[in-house]
Amino acid sequence: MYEYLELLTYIAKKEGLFGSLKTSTLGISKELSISQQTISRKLKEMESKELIKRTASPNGMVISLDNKGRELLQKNYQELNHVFKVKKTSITGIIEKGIGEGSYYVSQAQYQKQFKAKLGFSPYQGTLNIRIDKEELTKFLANKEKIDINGFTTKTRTFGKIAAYKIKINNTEATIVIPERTRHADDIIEVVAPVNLRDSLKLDDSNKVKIS
Amino acid sequence: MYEYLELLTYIAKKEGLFGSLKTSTLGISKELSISQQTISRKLKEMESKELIKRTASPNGMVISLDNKGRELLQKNYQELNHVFKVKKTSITGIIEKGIGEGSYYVSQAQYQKQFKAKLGFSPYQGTLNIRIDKEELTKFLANKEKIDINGFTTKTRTFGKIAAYKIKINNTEATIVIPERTRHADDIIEVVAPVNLRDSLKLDDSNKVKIS
DNA sequence: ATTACTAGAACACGAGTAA
DNA sequence: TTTACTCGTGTTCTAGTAA
Repeated sequence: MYEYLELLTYIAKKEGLFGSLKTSTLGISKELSISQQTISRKLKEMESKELIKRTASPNGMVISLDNKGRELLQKNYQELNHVFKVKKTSITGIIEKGIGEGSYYVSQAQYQKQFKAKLGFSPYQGTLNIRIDKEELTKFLANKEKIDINGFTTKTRTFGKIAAYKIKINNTEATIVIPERTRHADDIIEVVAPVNLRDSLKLDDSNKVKIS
Repeated sequence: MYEYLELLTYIAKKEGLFGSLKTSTLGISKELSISQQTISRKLKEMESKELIKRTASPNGMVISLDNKGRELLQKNYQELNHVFKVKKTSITGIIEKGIGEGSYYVSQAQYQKQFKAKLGFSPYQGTLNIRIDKEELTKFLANKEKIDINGFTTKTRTFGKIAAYKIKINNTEATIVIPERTRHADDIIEVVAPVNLRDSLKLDDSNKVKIS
């Protein structure tokens, strides 16, 4: 049944567990980069296996999840829940000397524009570097909403996608930014905020902070 | 990449996101009902795509997730999180007249034995029927741990698997039991508890209860 | 025991196209 | 426009085995 998870997840993402999705095989095929013919065949199979309900006609399709489809998604979710769920909702990190690269990124107008739109603030032009335990961070972030900051190209170079997560540092609103490519080799994350966190939280190198 | 999710989830379930799994292709193949040859080939592919790290030798294999594998699992988890996550952690239901069938099931010794072992109590021999909103229930249960009560066969008939979820009814410990096959056509769930809930909670038909 | 190669069979994919 | 058929091609499967 695992071969139907992609399409099931697609439908659930669009319309939830109980909604109806008015769509077409061509539309889905474009979004998932799978041929229209394959989408058509798979949906037919999924209907016969009672994973979805659907009505197909020459002017489109209406799809909704059926019981078995919901159960399959739920089973998958519960398995992953077991893997990712952490009891504690905060982790501890240690302030590190910044290498200054982060400020350069953050100062790019195209990033700034998106920060304003998607995070609701224009970040102070400098990042706070925090050393964390990678395993703790992975589990911590898995339960948070990922906000995509798109990449762009200037005359001189290309800036990649950034994943952003809204958090709190010692109870002050901030955002973890993780470049998609140039990932820190070591266990260091960069944090941006509307203000200079070093000043407003009176932080110095090797101070401990709580990320929640 | 979706074609690798089953194996990735299998590894993560066994050893978590950062553990190492000492295993063999034959062992995995039996658990997943896929041939040993296919497991071997897929793990090789997953290694070359940096989804997993592994060392293979004539006396077995050690597998752990690699960065890209963890990211793929996390992406999938966050998509499902978005679908299943509910803000409220309780739902409301209405007491219904029981049809008595539940008591017959619950009284079976083989079920009783498992209830005692897996839930920690022997249920009062009668079930409380509660009418709920199916959509709310699905989302509510998705975040709960599912406990499997196995089916069995007696001389006269077969009893199917039951899914059990520990909950509270008006703050009293109880358990929702959902037979795998004979699912209620309508929006009614059956609840068991160590005590007679109708008595101890002073419940009558069409009373409202809080399930949390 | 293992892993993983070869080879043939089964299956899935998508281009073309009918309805 | 739709959905979904046919059909050629490529991919993926597993039985048999080598190492």
